Amino acid sequence: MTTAHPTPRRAGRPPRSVLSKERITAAALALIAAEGYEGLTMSAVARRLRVAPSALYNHAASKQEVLRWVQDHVMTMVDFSAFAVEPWDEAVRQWAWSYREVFARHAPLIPVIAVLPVTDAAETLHMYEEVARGFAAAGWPEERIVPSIVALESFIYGSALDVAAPGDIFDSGALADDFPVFTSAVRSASDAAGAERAADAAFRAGLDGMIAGLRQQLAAHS
Amino acid sequence: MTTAHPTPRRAGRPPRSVLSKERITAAALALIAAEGYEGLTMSAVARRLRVAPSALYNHAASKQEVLRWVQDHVMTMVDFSAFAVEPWDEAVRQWAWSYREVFARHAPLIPVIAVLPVTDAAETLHMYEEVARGFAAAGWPEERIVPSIVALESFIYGSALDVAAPGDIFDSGALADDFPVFTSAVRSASDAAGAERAADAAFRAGLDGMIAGLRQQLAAHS
DNA sequence: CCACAAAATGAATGGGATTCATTATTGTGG
DNA sequence: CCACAATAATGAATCCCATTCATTTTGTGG
Repeated sequence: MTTAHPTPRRAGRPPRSVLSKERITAAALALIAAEGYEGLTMSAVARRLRVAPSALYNHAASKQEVLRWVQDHVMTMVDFSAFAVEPWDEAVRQWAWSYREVFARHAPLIPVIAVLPVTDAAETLHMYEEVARGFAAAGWPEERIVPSIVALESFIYGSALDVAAPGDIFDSGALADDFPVFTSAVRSASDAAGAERAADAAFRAGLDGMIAGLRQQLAAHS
Repeated sequence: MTTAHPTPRRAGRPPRSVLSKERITAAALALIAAEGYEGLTMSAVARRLRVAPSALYNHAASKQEVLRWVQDHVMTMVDFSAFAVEPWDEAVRQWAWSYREVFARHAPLIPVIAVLPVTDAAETLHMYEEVARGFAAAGWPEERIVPSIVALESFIYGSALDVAAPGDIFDSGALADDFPVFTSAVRSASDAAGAERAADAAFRAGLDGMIAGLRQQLAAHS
């Protein structure tokens, strides 16, 4: 802890550069870890770097661009190592669980990613490369690889958003009597889930289903 | 077209109420249709209703609440009628395609929905009730209904976000040479897709897979 | 050595959502 | 029937945010 200098730097280019893509990304990630995405403002990032907010714009064109850097870094936290050693089903399963867990903690990135071209996102491409390689090794015809990955990813992103949902999201409240079948099914599911979180049960069911279904499509066409 | 009165109303409660949940929702939807979600600001909604922005807060606690109203209305556009007449597989398929299409046009709602308790969202509950009824009629054990619906919904939301993505989202650009397997798979998929949009191909593959996989799980447990 | 690019500061700018004091009207309990 | 609370507007103000701009300083390539 150094004593708080409000900003001990004159205007003008500093002798040694204070900012860089890497340092901005690191500061943004630290901020997210400490205060979540609500706390992620350009001012807050700048404060953390002991810099004026406007200085950031010499390196990033916009907050969106900072988010892209963050996104690409977050991708490195996804574990896709199983593709190198496990059979396809198991590798997909491990990758998907890891992917979902990472993005559940970074849910606000999801709408950003969806619209984000992958160009220049080296880490993201790295993951896709390994996953595609795993599919190819398992005998998938080349033209079916990308659609299958996209389908799995769509499910993963949707499920990551679901993790963030409150536990009582399906509480029909005062209207319960008007929707008896659904209300009863909600109760029944939460009773059956036991310790497992509802979101986890749904993810497992959907993932196992999709893996089985995709494999079946593969078998049908080969 | 009436001539533009800037705001021909004195302060104080008006003789007949100008605002209501319904009119605010309608104005918000009209605005979204005209200008998209970027244009959806409290000021813009107010302008459309010829009212001061602050007046909205006598009816809605926040913009979030307005979004919840919009969300519940948008749900009425999802077609779940097939559950009453078609066999389960086909009903799910029709419902899912409709659901995705509607929310592809309302993608910014998706992050909102995910965290949103369904309480007081009558239209949303109405849909769930019918869908749950369809599952029950097809012989699903009660405790597996909600997880299966959640899994399908997660996939649908993720896929709706994917629809909004630019066509060249997977263009690896200058880095292409470093990721040959993936780059080749992307090209191969886009060649094979023909007229069909990439997002549609992925959705079809994933949906058919998940339906088959869920049905298989059902058979295994019954 | 000098012109120009790069990288800081600090002071706007222009939106946003939301709050508050104020005012006018409505409906209601005594 | 009437005081009065609740309701529902206005308009001004607040606070936050992202982003821009003029300015200053420093590093660097020709």
